[in-house]
Amino acid sequence: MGAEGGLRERKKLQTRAALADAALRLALEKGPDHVTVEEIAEAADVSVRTFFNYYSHKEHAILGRNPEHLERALERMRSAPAEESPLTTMWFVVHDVLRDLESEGELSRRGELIMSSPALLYQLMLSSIDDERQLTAALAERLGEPVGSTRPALIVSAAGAACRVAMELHKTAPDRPIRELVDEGFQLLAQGIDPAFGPNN
Amino acid sequence: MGAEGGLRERKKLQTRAALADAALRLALEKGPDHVTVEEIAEAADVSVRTFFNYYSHKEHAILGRNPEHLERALERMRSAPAEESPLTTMWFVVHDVLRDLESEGELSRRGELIMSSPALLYQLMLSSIDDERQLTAALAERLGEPVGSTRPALIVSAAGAACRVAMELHKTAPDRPIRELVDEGFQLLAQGIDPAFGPNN
DNA sequence: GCAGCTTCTTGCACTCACTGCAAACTATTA
DNA sequence: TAATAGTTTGCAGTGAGTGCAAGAAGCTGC
Repeated sequence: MGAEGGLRERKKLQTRAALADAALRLALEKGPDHVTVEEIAEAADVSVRTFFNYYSHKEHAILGRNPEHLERALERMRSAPAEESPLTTMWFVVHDVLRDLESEGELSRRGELIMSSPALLYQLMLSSIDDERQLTAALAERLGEPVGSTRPALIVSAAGAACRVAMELHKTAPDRPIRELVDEGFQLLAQGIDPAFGPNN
Repeated sequence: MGAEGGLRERKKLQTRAALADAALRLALEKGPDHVTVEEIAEAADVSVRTFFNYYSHKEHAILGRNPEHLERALERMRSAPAEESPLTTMWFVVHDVLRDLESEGELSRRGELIMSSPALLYQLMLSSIDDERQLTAALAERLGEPVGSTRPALIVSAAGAACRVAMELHKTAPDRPIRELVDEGFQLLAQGIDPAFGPNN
């Protein structure tokens, strides 16, 4: 892991990580709604005010969101081979993130935690929505479609839905790995969720 | 409109409506982030504490969420003819809600407001998630599928995604009516969002 | 019409999230 | 080592949201 820059940079990264760690640990221990920012800050040995210099919301710290993920996703999207179908690109993007989270060994626990707490889910959605907008824009450009067209937006958004469904189902059936559930969802989306659809038959 | 029950009942409905109205009006006027509960309560001529007796979150009042919608949706889902395909049922459910919102004459303004405010969008999603769970359960039962299966959950969730995409697109292109955008999304979901999908080709 | 019950409203005190500001502190750079 | 630029912190303040207990108001039986 590249420890670039001077002491200052390193300290910032350290503090950020310490806050995220403490936040996740405490949230797992006491339930996300019963952790206060004060506790998190104390556990990370900084002041409350400093906490807010790093994370604007309590939930951000617990989610420990890595901005790098979005960056990589956008990059992957832009550099995808021309013949790769859009949902396939999304699939790679999603699995890339999953790989990262898994290697941190917290995919499952964190996923469960997220799905169990409205506030967390909500914050995750917040960032998802922002991400979705950017991913949609990137995908639309890649497909050469106008900004207002439905398909790219729907592909991104439906892929997000598939991920959320996968997490939710994994929570109730932990024996089915998330990847498998995600793949199933993507497969369904790809081929059509309901070929018999026809409200005006 | 049936004014059931005694004075008490009516007053409660009145207060609830007054709060929702004031909340929406003020949110449209000053932007949702610059309205305080105090103002809303004052405009509705009740105390702040009373506000919270009706809505547990400020955003709920602005969304003015009608619990009746979910009820009707579940009812529609349960009583759907056996041969109606699942996404078609969702379509009717969605259009039923749209009709209601339209008749209140606020679909567009409220939709725009919601899409423009993270806090509102999150609250909407939160309630959506709750709704989605119930709708998913109902749909799974109707399809005779086990609770943990992917398809019903994905159908409900993807339909929600289509609605959100429709609102988002409508915001940037107000000339395209929401219904039309919703239909386009449903059509795509039904037939398959990406027939060429195949990460393991 | 009133006593007694239930339900709704309100004020109050409190916790907690979050923000702006200015002072103190610390790495960096010349 | 002195100037500078970035970081941390305390403090004061706003606003959301909750629990509690007292009072107001609708309801019910007489």
